[in-house]
Amino acid sequence: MSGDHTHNDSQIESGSRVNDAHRHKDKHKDREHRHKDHKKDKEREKSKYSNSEHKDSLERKHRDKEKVKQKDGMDRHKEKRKEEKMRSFDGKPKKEKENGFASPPRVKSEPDNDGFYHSPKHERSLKRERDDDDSEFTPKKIKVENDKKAKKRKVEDEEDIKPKKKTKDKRGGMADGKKKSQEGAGGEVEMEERSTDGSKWRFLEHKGPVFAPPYDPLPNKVKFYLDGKPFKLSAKAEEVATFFAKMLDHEYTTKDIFRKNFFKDWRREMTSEEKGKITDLNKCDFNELSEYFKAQSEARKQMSKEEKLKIKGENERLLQEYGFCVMDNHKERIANFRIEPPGLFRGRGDHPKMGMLKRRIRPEDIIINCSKDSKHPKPPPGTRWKEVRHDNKVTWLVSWTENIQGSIKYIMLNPSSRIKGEKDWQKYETARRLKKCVGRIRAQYRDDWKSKEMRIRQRSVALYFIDKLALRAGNEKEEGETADTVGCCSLRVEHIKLSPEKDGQEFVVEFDFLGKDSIRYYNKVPVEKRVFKNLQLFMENKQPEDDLFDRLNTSILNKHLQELMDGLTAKVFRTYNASITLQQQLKELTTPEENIPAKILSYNRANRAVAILCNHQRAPPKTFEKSMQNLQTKIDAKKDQLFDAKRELKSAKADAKVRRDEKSKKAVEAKKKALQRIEEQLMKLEVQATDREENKQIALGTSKLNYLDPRISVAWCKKWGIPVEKIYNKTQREKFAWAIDMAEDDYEF
DNA sequence: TCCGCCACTTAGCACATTGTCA
DNA sequence: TGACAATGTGCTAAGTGGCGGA
Repeated sequence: MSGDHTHNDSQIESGSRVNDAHRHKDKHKDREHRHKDHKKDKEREKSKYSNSEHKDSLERKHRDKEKVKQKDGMDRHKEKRKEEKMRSFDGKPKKEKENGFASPPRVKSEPDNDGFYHSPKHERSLKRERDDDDSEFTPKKIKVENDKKAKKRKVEDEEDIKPKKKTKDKRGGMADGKKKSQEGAGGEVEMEERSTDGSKWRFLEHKGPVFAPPYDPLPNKVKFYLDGKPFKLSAKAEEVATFFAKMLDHEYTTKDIFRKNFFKDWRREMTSEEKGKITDLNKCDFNELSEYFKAQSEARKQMSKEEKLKIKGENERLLQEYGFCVMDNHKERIANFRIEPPGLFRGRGDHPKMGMLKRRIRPEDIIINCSKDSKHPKPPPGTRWKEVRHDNKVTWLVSWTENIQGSIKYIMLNPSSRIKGEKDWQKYETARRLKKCVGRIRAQYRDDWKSKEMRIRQRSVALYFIDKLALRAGNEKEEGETADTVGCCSLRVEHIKLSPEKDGQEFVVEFDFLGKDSIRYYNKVPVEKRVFKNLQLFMENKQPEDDLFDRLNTSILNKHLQELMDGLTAKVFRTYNASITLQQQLKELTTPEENIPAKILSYNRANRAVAILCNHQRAPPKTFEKSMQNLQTKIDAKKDQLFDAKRELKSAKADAKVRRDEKSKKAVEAKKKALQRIEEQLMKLEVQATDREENKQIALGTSKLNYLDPRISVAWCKKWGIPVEKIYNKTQREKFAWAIDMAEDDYEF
């Protein structure tokens, strides 16, 4: 695997990565405040305030004004940044740099099938049994690269990887004729194409969504208190109050932004009388409501077996009725057939919209997508759909627009469906194509570090980070609409620190920023000298809040990547590096003579290496400390047992020395065995403790589900005789049915 | 060319269910 | 058998990237 980055121990086991999102959030908050204050100072202009809610108390009015002022400042600053970026794109030369670089101008699931999407290998066999007139299902080859340049590159790439065994085509393990039918001469798996016009289906029938149950008013005995006195709320206001009450134990409800947003939206649901009386959230007491819901939840837990079964049965009925659709000739499971219930918006991190009211979705908000010739879903009596359309260029069945960000929500198919399975397979095939040309791409971006053009240098350094550190692309975001998070292209100067020498290493870059879901990315990485010098150059004459890559965005980067390889985007690097890391780690960590549990531990370690690379974190489980403590108690007890066993062995040996008979010899042997067993048990417990500790803040599931080519895992299982159920649970096996079906023990990513 | 919209994938958390052990 | 831990599932927020129109 020459040319591959080895995401080796220095990165994977790097102790410098701190999983301390919470502490960091506070730090970031401080930084953000400083940042905003700075902007506020810059922008002293008065903002025009036009908020309909400003008839509220003077105090709130003032606070809101301050907020608007601040936001206005932020927007202006953002605009300034944007303008600067644009200017550089527009081609007006920037000031010449000291180094002399002037910035340049600028499956069918047959009725008897199990219902999951299997690989075409499987499907093809079914196809033969099908009617010949089912011509639209004829597998076609997708042209992977079509321009001359790409073809030439392809030849070069194939030459790059030529020194390969000729006896058996290892890639994909497709050596026999049957399997070869899936691969082209270049060793690529060809996609089965279902249409040439971009249509995703020909027939789609479903029953529409399941709506959230209507609001069930509180019993009279459960009271809301205003200023210490019981206060009867109108139904609408009461419903929104219950949303808040249900979250009362959560940290969210103590946050100023949450409370402010909630109160503002709550007031909108109040009658004018209520509006007049309820003017301060601090005077509202939701405790009785909260207790009531807790008691309800407790009662649900205490329900009899029969009652629980009844609920289960009802859920099953709903699933059977609404949880499936017919797409072409497949009965497919729908992923989320229930409409999101109303509630309070919980953004992640410091989300400016947290606490806002997520309104109830009605049939009139719903767009139904199905085929013309299908039985259309019926709206609930007395209502109508917003629209019924027949768009087979998309895969969703139902959509609506949510009121917080104005984004569209969809009901789509389950990951086990044909349509999702094919897409998933395609994703990994693209990543495998990258494997073939990654050497050339790396050579090119290294070369580009020396480019005379700033935009190319920035592009190449960003690409280096995306490749080496598996950073996300980093699309631009609208400020004030979401939490302040970044990816590679949107990194700001304040997110990195450069040290010519740190902890005995040269040219160290210290990354510290909040990524997707406001998860902290902290990493200290030694980089190549040229990268380091380039970063210094990019940071020259910039403020902390300025973009590090001011001549770059994701669209420019992806356009460039598209030229390097058909279908290549920043995201593909993450998939590629994750999968290749898993494969390498499995090779390194698996020892043939180990037993199954030890091999599984090795698998988890390989998986963990990927999760660390991709920065997949989780909050430590609430019971973590306790469960660790319990495990430690067990370990201590085992140690005591070991001590005793050693002592017993010693005395048995002494006894045997004196007696010199068979019986005492046997006793020694028995004691030895017992000691050995205890030692093994202790080791197992200690391994378990290590495993758990290492996993404390690392989420393995995300990479397993989204980044690791499942064929690698399936092949590993087959090679070492590990039951695939040990690696994938039922749902995961359904999702990866295509891979389980396809991969042999010699599959190579 | 750029921006915003749209469709889709990726993400972590909360809660439910299942497994394990005393 | 019940308590507790581990695992599985559902939910929905938050990303990525393509496309079309101004």
